[in-house]
Amino acid sequence: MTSSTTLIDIAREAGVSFKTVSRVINGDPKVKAETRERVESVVARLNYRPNVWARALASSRSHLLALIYDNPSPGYVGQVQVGAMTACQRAGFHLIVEEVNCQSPDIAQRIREIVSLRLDGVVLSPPACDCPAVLETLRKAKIPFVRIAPHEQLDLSPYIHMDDYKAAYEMTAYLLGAGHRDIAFIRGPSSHAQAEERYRGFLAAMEKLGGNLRRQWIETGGFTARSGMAAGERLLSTKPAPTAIFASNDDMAMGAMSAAFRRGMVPPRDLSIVGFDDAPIATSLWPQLTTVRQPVAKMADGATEMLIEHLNKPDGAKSRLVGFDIIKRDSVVRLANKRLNGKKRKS
Amino acid sequence: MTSSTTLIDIAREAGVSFKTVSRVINGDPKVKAETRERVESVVARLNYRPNVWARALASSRSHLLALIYDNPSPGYVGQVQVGAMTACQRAGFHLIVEEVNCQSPDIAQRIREIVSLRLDGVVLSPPACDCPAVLETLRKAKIPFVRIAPHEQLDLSPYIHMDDYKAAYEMTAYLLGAGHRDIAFIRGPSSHAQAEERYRGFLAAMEKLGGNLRRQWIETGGFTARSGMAAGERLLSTKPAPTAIFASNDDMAMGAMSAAFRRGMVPPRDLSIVGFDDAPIATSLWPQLTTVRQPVAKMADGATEMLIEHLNKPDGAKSRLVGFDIIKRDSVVRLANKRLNGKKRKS
DNA sequence: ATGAAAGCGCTAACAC
DNA sequence: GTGTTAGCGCTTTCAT
Repeated sequence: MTSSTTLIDIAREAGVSFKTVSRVINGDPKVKAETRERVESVVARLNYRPNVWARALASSRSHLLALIYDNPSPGYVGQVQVGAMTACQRAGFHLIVEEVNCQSPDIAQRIREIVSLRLDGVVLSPPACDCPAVLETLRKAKIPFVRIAPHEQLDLSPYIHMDDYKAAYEMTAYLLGAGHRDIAFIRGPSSHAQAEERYRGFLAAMEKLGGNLRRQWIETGGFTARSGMAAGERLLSTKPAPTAIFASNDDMAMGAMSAAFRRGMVPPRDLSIVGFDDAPIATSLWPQLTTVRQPVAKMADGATEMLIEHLNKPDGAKSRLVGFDIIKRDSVVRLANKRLNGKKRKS
Repeated sequence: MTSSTTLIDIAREAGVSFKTVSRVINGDPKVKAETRERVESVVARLNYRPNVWARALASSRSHLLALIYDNPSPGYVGQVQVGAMTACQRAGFHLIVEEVNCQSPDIAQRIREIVSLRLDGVVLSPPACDCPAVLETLRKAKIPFVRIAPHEQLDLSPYIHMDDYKAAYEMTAYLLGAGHRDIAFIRGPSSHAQAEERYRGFLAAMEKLGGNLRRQWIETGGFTARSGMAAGERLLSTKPAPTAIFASNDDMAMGAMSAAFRRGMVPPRDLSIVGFDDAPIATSLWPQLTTVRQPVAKMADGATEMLIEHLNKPDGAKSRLVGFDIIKRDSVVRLANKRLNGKKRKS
């Protein structure tokens, strides 16, 4: 019964034309308050819900958004999706998810297929948000879209991003504040723009706030635990060895921690370690990892919100910066404690 | 231009009535091959795509499915969603994701809202798939749905599940095959039906295949790394200590591994450890964890496929069992090696 | 095998 | 303020 109450049923029941009902449903202000109330009560009583498809067909506004992603780490996609969905829910939209493969030669075709759904807009998460074919196809189709943490062609669409530089700077400052001076850094792949930002932030803080920068304390990894372990091994065999390691993602931090364990060192007592991302692994480790929380869900939420705003007035904000958090857990000690525990170190 | 080619455009171009075009699009066999080809070539040339909304409105088949989840661990949701989406893609469907809160008093209302989208069907992932209010509302709305790994009211809908019992049995057999006899087990929360199955499978294998079952080698945790570490501590302080630990999920296995490290033991040399789930952490650990892969994505894919089949002929299979994999990594040694390495152990 | 007519349930002009 | 008249692009009868 509730399944197909229509505008017309409501109209009949309320004794008005079905157009008036339509007005009420859409919050048109030009309806007498009295009429509106009568209609609304009938709507409630009959548990009426507009037919989404009819509405979309007639108005070409579907209240449907797509989230397009590529090559997902399921953990990441999950967060993005939860964020995007939350924003949709707030605004009465719904979210369709579509996976694409940006490497595929058919990518443009695939995007066109999605566009043919005639959704109101598209949210692009990395790395799809930097795929030229995707961007071009979307632009041609004139469908509004926003991007999460894009690196390129920033003027193509509204986007949301986080200040990796500042986050790394602050994390480094935190380490320095805890008394560390000899801080090593494990860089990520240089192709990863955000990884570079993190490295720059680290360097800036070390220079400005008085850390000991040494060439042999800078290593590079591939964002994997394995590469982090290898980098850690190398760092821990330098003399003097650093008292802290800042890895530019959590997986590498995990690897560095393993390297420490293998040498019989016990973090954080013998070595402080921090990461970046607040990946699930950060809390699965022992000791739990101090890290930077990338507010992935919040970014997706914000991006989606921007998209929805953009739908209403296309000349809104073009970009948004989200905050981050330094999540302080157990993998860092104040250096003072360390001295007390009496184990190597010059002072 | 490509954005609004309609049936009528195609019809004009191909010199047939627009109804014939409709037939071609929908694969109606009663069209002369020659006509069909002509139409198809025009469709391809004009890059025509049916308007989803119009189709849905006219036929009440939207080719849209919803994935409903509650209280998601983003990693899990991500996998479920990827699986469901893959199945949709294969069948020309699209997937809408909706998060709900089964604890909320408004849950029925929320489900009704989703139902009002008039989707073709719904995929329910745990724990939403066991929420009575959700099931009841869906049933009343007469919308087809399938469930992933449900525990209750199994006759309410088609569902897909995995044999946790058998998986645990086989993992235990694997450990026994590697020469272990003294195998400890860390149980999960007893409220978790699948965790219980795993325990039963372990017990059965130990009894049947000749393991040494001891009361003090059975511990219980809460599926967290922390609880796994605590359980590990207790297990490793029994005398004699077990030579292997089977944790009923990966996080607890991780915890047990930490406990071993803390006691100066080096897995796998001094202790073999296996988990269950193949969570991301399994490969981030060192040594990498031997574990059971829950084919989450595959289950979601299978469930979605069942749903789509069910849409066509509602009297299909009512349940499906998916396989699992024992993922052999580095956290287990054959006990022979262990003896050689010469470190404690009786016999 | 193909076509004509009548909606699906709604919104978008316009009138009143 | 409210009602009327057309469609949106398709699927469904039912003819031919």
